[in-house]
Order: sequence, then C-alpha cells, then structure tokens
Amino acid sequence: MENLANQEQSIELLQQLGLKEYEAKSFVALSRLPQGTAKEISDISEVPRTRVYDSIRVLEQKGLVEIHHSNPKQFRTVSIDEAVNILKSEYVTRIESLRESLTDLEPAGTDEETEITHEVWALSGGAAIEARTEQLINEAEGELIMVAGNNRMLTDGLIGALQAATNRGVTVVVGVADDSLRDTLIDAVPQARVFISELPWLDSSSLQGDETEINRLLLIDRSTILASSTHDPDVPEHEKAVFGRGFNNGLVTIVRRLMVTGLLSEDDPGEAAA
Amino acid sequence: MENLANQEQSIELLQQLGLKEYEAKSFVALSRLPQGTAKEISDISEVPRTRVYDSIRVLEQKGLVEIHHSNPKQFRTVSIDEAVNILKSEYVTRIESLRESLTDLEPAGTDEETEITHEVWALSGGAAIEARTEQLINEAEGELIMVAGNNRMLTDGLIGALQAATNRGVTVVVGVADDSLRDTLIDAVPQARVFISELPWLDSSSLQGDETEINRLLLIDRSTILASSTHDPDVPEHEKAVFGRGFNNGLVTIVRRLMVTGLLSEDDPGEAAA
DNA sequence: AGTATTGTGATTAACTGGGTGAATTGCTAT
DNA sequence: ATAGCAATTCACCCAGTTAATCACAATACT
Repeated sequence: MENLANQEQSIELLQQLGLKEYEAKSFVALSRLPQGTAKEISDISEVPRTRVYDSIRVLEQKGLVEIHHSNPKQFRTVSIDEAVNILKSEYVTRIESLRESLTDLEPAGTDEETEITHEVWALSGGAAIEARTEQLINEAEGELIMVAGNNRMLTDGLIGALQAATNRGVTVVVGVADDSLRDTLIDAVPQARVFISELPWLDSSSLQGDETEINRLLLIDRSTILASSTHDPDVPEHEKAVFGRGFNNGLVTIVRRLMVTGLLSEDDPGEAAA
Repeated sequence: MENLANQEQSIELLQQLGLKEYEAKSFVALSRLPQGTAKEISDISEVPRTRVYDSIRVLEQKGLVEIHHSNPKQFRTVSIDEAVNILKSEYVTRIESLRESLTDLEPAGTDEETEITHEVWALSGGAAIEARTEQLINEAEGELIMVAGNNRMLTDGLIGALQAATNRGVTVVVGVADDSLRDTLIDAVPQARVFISELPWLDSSSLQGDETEINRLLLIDRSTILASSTHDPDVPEHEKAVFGRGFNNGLVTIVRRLMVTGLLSEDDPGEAAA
C-alpha cells in the first residue's frame, strides 16, 4: 500500500512543480511501465484516454517523455534521474535569474520613511525564521540568550553563528532540551554557558487546550527579541514568530524581564544580579 | 528603463515559481521599498489595494514578507538572499522527495511487453537531449561518430563522456563548427579524431525556406543514432531530436550511410574504406 | 467490407484567479 | 460621544483555464 502513497505523492509533487493534473498522472503512470500506449496509461491512471495525448505532448516538450510514432503510439519516460535533473535545472536557472533581477530593482522613492515606533514584526516559515535567527545572532554585540524548545532548532548554521559570536566576545547563554545536544554544544561552543531548559513557561502542558509549543527564544543585547512557536513541530512551514527591536519596545521589555530573571536565576541565581 | 525590464522579469519568474500574479507584483513592489503599507504597494504595483492584504498574507506564510501589525499595517520583505534561499530550499526538497517517490513506484504489470521493431523515439528540450546524448556516448562499445552543428552543444559533461569512451577503446570521431573548439577538444580527448564539419547537408542555407539547423548528430556502433535540430539555437527548449536503435532500423540505416560515407570521405577519403 | 481500436477535435462543466464594490473595523477630530 | 475618514476584510462577479465528455475521422485487424 505504500506504493499508492508514493503514487499520490509523486503526482502531488509534480503538480507543485508546475505540471497539470493530467500531465502528472500520465507521467506517473508511464513511470510504472517500461513503455505504454494511451490506453494503458489511461487504464492505470485516471486520465481519460482521449486526453492522454495532449498531456504526453506537453511532457514530451518538457523533455520528460519520448514518443514512438507508430500506431498505436508508444510512449515512455526518460529515466527518473534525467527527468528529475531536467526539472531541477529548470528551477535552478529560474532561481538564479530571480536573484539577479531582484537585486537590481530600482528602489521606489516614497520619501515618507514612516518611522516605526514599536517595531514588532511577524513572520512565518521555518526557513525564514531560522535565517532571521542567524542574522540576529550575528548582530549581537554584548549578550545573547537563546533557548531552543526543540532540538532540531539548533542547526549547524546556528551553532556556527553562536561560535562566531563568542569569538568576538559576546556572552552566550543557550538553553537546550536534553543532554545529548547539550554536550555537542559545549564541544562546539566552549565559551558558551549551556543549560537544560526546563522553564515552566516553556511547557505547554501547563496550559489547558493550548497545544502550541515554544520553539525558539532569543534575546540579543537585551534590546532585540525573537520568539517562535508552532502547533506541529513536524511541519516547519507552520512555525510562526514575532520579533521586536528597541530597548523600550513593550514586547521586548516583557520578554526581557521574563527571560533574564526566570532564566538566569533558574539554575544559577548568582548570575542574575550580574 | 532597464529597471522596468527587471521588474517585469522578477514578476514573471516569481509566477513561474508558483506565486500568483498579485503575490508576485506585491512582492516586487515591496522589494523596492524599505517597508510599505497596502496603499503604497498598490500605488507602485498594479494590485488593487483591497487585494494587497490577501497577497501579503500568503507571502508572509511562505516566509517572504514580515508584517508589522499596526494601523495601517506595515509590510516589508525579508532580504533578497533570504527570500531566494527560501524559494530554493522549497524546490530542492520537492525535487528530492520527487526523486524518492518516483524511484519506488510499484511497476504496473502489463505483461504484454510489446516489442518495438523500428525503435524511433522523439524527444525535445535541450536538457533531455543532452542527457540522452551523454547516455548514448557511455553506451558506445566500438565506434562513435558525433557532429556538433553548434559549439555550445559540446558541454563539459559531453567532453568528459567522450574522454571516457576513448579510454575504454572506443574509436571517437567528432566534428565541430570551428577551430577554437577543435583545439580544446584535441587537448581534452587526444585519442579522438576531430575535424571541422563543413558538410553540405549540415548547411541549412542550401535548402530554401528551411531555417532549421542541425544541432547534433550521433552514431553509436553504427546501430544507434541521434539527430537533433532547432529553429532557434538560443532557445534550448525548442530543440527537437529523434533517436533510433537497431542495425536494421530504417532511419538508422539511412543516417548511417549518410554519415559514414559523407563524413569519413570528406577530408580523409582513406578512412572511408576502412 | 465490417468492426474494434486509435487519434483528433470540439464542446461543456467546474474551478481558479483576477477584478470590483460593499460592509466592517478602527482611528481622528470635532 | 459621534461623524467622518481611512484601512481592512469579506463577498461577489467575470474571464480564462483546466478537467471531463462526446462526436467523429483514421487506422488496423478479422
């Protein structure tokens, strides 16, 4: 039965990569055959036979399928690796062109640079949040406090950034979820202070009906914070974050107080005063 | 005015990468501003003000835009690099998932393995054709004749494959369009016989009204051929090819005769007999 | 020739996305 | 407070696209 799932997933992915439903289904059907006619494809996919021809024609023009002009026509896919590489190169070139053309867009001159007082921004998506996290870490000048509610939040990239931060003299305090990561972190970033975070306000179970987990907490130089949460840690796209800047920012003030007191007093009250 | 073109291209590319028109336009507009409100975005894009909100919301969920929840709401894009990386990773994961799920699709058991007598297949797209070319080169056991109607047809990958072919004892004959490539080829694949192809049947100008150029010609072990052509060498997607297998295949027979006689007798009649 | 199968084209139905305006919300200035 | 204005959301319509079906021509097979 897992094959069924594979089939569904293949179709889904192909559609996300720009193919139409019939094209995706025809391609997957054809992938399961050494070669096939319109009838055979129609039989094992749910594509009306009369529409297989259109679909295959498009696939052929994308270079994913070969056509043998006999009667009945025979079709077959190029190898999976070829097909995937074709799709990949298509997107790689698009992405690179995009980077270039975005880079030299002409700035639009709306002179009113509305100053934002309480700078609190919302963003979502694991990738975006991680990128922002790394950027903030690199901005740190004096102190950096970070709590990872979940081990997979501490990627190699972030650890590298933490390392760089300690190297330029930033005080780094990191909370992690369990021992294993604690040890690797101590290895990688020896100057950092690492602890196991068991902070009560991290624990969602204390709040009834709230399945939201806190993923990341970041406090940079006591003036910039980033907090992210998610309902389902397995779906990075659902991660949501707010981040705020400015010592006098309301959000920053609250979180700063929570983190600095709660955190520094937790397992080493001595440092809280410092 | 080049900026206008950049703007157009950015919008186009973003749409190809899966964004809707309004989303793409909003993103590009916002990219030209340090930050902006719905009104500002609507002014410099052609997105109705009331639809900016939908669009931005989607962009935010993709991690491309940050939202400042004030009134009026402020929006801003993440940095270009972040944005591009997010899009890239999105597609990289999709491609990789696709490769996996395609790889273990269950083969469909249509027992009738219809044997194909005159195996002549059509395929299009520069990438697909090049991949097939390389694969055929790697199949060669005894003799390999290749003519590139155009210098850009001889990529590094192909040259590498040719090299490998000579190393396993395959006789390699390559025709190229001009001296410069000839020299680099001789360097890279010393055992190959390289010549400048000025074959009359390669020259489209001899045929009135036919703008089609021959791109590649490939003859493997005198039993497999690949021929590709294009109307416009600058648009790789328009390249079309046929390839055929089997010593007794009609197409193969004809092309084999054309190539072997016409080619080998052209600048060195001595070898034609051999 | 007759019948089944294959291929092409046209036609209809369903859906998606662009475009527009009304209803709601929130702020500001009487 | 409340009228007025801007900002925001919501709901709807229209057009283009795509899915789905049908009718018919072309081809092979008996």
